[in-house]
Parts: sequence; structure tokens; C-alpha cells
Amino acid sequence: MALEHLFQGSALNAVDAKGRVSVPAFLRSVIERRGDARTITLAKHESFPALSAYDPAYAALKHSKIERLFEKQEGDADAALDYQQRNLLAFAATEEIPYDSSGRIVLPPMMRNKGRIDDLALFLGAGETFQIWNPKLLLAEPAMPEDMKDIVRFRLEERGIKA
Amino acid sequence: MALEHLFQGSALNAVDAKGRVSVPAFLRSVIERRGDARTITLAKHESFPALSAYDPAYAALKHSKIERLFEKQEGDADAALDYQQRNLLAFAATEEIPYDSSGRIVLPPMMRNKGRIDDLALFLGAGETFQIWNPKLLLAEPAMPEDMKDIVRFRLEERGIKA
DNA sequence: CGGAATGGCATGAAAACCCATTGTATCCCG
DNA sequence: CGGGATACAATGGGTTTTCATGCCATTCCG
Repeated sequence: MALEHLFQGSALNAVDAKGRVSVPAFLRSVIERRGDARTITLAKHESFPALSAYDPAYAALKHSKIERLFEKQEGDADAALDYQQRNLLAFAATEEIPYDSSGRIVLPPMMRNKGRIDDLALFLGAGETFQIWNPKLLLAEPAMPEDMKDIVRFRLEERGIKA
Repeated sequence: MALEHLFQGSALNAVDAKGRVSVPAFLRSVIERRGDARTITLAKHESFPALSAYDPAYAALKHSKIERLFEKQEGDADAALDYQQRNLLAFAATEEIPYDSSGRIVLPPMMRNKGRIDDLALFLGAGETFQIWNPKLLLAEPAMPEDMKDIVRFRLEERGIKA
């Protein structure tokens, strides 16, 4: 019960005037090795001011995790409610979007708003999933390890942007 | 749950103008015995001014360790944050790069910067993983055993470089 | 017909690939 | 045991491919 290919690495890409952004090739290659899809699912990250993103293979895994958890707690009075909540968050609170032949997605306005994504999108591999951040918000996040912030500063400088 | 083949030995290789380095053949052979991949993952070493490197098999091991730890503490509020941090450091703070048919990698600029690698790359086997150093920084490292420094001095002299 | 969304093309930079050369350790045969 | 031949490793250079991204054409809907 684990996905074979993992998301790793980081990249900083531009969001154009239409809200389009290239999904880094090294992330797309993981998606396409996990399955034959060319879509990603976006959700607000549960603990950070950022977006969580994944592919259909992980969505299926997440679904079965929720089902298994529910079956385990059977008989518990609160469990049914907990299940309904998890399930809605996992599916209703997400948007699935395709990327085109050149690897670009259009950030849906709601997600762009939830993740507070401006004109720069920072992609971070996180194993089974990846994340999309506004780099400025990551640098301002107290719970973020300093090593991680260093990497983001490097990515910004690489583009000639002063932090 | 341990890896069968271990990285051992040392070598000093040149970094060319394009940032390319040959990964020593004795390290590559371990990677290829552990799995069928021809890539290595680079990260800043957590305590030394150097890079830590490993293969996909070790990355998968690291991932499952993190997942197991998290599932054991489920429900704990602090555990969730700890998990997020570990996960990002393990995956977002790393870069996976392939080596070509002649066994060379290109050091990504960010990693070359983080590891302060100049025109010489010192490879050190470290069991489950291996390390890549700027030899000068190793010789200047107080926490490094003298016997280890002797080996590095030997590798430098071997190349006709005076320390 | 205007405006916005979508898909396709063009570009410049960077990365991956291929081939050639050198050096060194190994092997084989005299 | 010596010496040449051989195989593989490391490195240098050049060429092709891919990527991110800007730009334009087309479509779809008001």
C-alpha cells in the first residue's frame, strides 16, 4: 500500500496573466509513471497556507484510506460524522484539472484564492503528493524549517528576485 | 528492513566547466544492485557542509519510515506538524538527478551551492548513503577524524594537488 | 461582434545525449 | 616475470532535445 514513484524536488514558475502555469516536468513524469492520466487534483493544504496537489492514483489511495478507517471504527457513534466530513473534504473541497500538451495548467480562481497564489508558483515535492506555494508566504511561515526557506531564497535569487 | 548492499570507499573526481562529475563506478554498482534505477538523490547534509546522496531504494525506505512514524502517532496535534516538516525536508529539499551512460551527473546549481562544491568532488561511502564533499572543507572540518583527513590528503596528492 | 478561455506555435535557455580521447589497471601470452 | 594488448573508467567537447514561457490563432459564449 504505497506508491512506487515519489514526488521530489522544487521549482519556481511564473503564473501568467491568464492564471496559467507550467507544472515542472519532473513532477509530470511522476504522475505519468503512476498512471496514464494527465490531470492533477488541487486542494487547500490542511495545515499550511498553500495548495496540496496530487494525481488520480493518489486520489484512489486516499479514498481507500478513508474507507478503511471508517470500517475500523464501526460502532463508534462519532465515526459516521467523522467519515462524512473526511469524505467531503477529500472530494468536494478539491478540483481536478488537466494539463495541456506543453504541461500547463490554469489555476482555478477559487484555488488560486485559497492558496493565495500571486504571480509566482513554488512547487514542492512531498513524496506521495506535492505542494504549490506563494513563495512569500512560505518565507513568512513560522513552522517552516530554515533549510527549506534557504532553498526558496535560492530559487528566488536564481530568477533575479530579491527576497 | 535494511538495505543489503552498502556504499563504501572514497574517490576524488573533477567537476568540469558544465558542472559535470563522474559518479565513481564502485558507487554506481551498488545503486544498480539495489534496484534498476540510474538516478541519485541529492540533499544538503544535515550536519556537515557537504551533500548527502542516495538511490531510489533508500528514498523509498525513508518514505516508509516517515509514514509509519506518523501513523503510530495519529491524533496527536504536534505530530502532524512534525510530519509535514520531515516530509518536506525529505522530498522538497532534495533533487533527483539521472546519470548518463558514462556515469556522469550534472550537479544542479542549487546543490552545488549548498554543498559548496568547487572544481573537485570527494565521494565518500557511508553505508546506506554516500556523501559528496569539497575536499578543502573536509580538511577544515573540526569534527572530522584525523584518519579521515589523511585519506583525503592522500587522494589529493594522488592527483598532484598539494594541500 | 466583443471578450475571454483554450489550444497551438515560436523562442531562448538549459539539460540530456552522443562520440572521441586519455589514462590506468588488468589480463594474457610469450 | 615482462610487455604489450585490452577493457573500463574518467573527462572533454559538440550536437540534439526538452522545457518554460511568451505570443498568436481559434473557438465559444454572451
